[in-house]
Amino acid sequence: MGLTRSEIFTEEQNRLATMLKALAHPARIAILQQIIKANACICGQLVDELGLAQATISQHLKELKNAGIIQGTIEGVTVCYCIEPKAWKLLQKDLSIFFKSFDVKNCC
Amino acid sequence: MGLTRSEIFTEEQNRLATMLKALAHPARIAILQQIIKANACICGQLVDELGLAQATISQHLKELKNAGIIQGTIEGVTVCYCIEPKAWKLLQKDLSIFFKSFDVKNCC
DNA sequence: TTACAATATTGCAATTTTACGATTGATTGG
DNA sequence: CCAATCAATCGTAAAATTGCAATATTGTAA
Repeated sequence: MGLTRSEIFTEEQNRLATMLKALAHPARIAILQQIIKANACICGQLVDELGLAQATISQHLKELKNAGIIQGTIEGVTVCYCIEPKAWKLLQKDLSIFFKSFDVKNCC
Repeated sequence: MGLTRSEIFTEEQNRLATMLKALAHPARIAILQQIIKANACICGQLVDELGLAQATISQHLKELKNAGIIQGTIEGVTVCYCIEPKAWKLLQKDLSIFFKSFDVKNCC
């Protein structure tokens, strides 16, 4: 079919998967690293740094914004993007819990 | 186009994105949670627990296996799946570093 | 060997993702 | 107001993802 059957999973499973999907692209990882490094970044800068078209970068920024990971502030002609600390910390915590839930035991 | 331009990103960015993509589906989150909870899990069990077809579960297991996150051991007729500790710990560490790289500062 | 059970694989349709050119919208400078 | 600049959106094409029925494969038991 091609559409995820979200209705059979828990709210938490869907939420975590959605956030991970937002991160699951090298361009979006690169964008986040750049934003973190520069502590705020404008779209044009990203277009210069990464080798992608402006429309493509804008689309990736939109996905990160939709997921709530970044926020954009209009500053005249440009838009300043930065990390949304609350969402960042929450995802960090959720992932930390998820990864810690596995403890190595004797297995098959 | 529809294909990720991996060649313009670093090895690290691509690797992290690939691993995140493997996790970025509620069914695969659910499968991992179940494997962790049961400390090993057979495919049939997962088909019963989650509400997906056997072929679909098998496909998700294959993706997790391809990413190196789980490993499957054939035990007669059944296959026992469990977490691959090395890959798990490595991803945990990489994500931890990634998330810690952001420190809240005054921004726009 | 034959039958059965558990998984894997194949083939297909619907949907989503990725990428980009072209265009539009918004803001500033002259 | 008009031109220039930056970013968002639209439209489109190619490719990847999701899901499942049908089938194949593999190992066990009779």
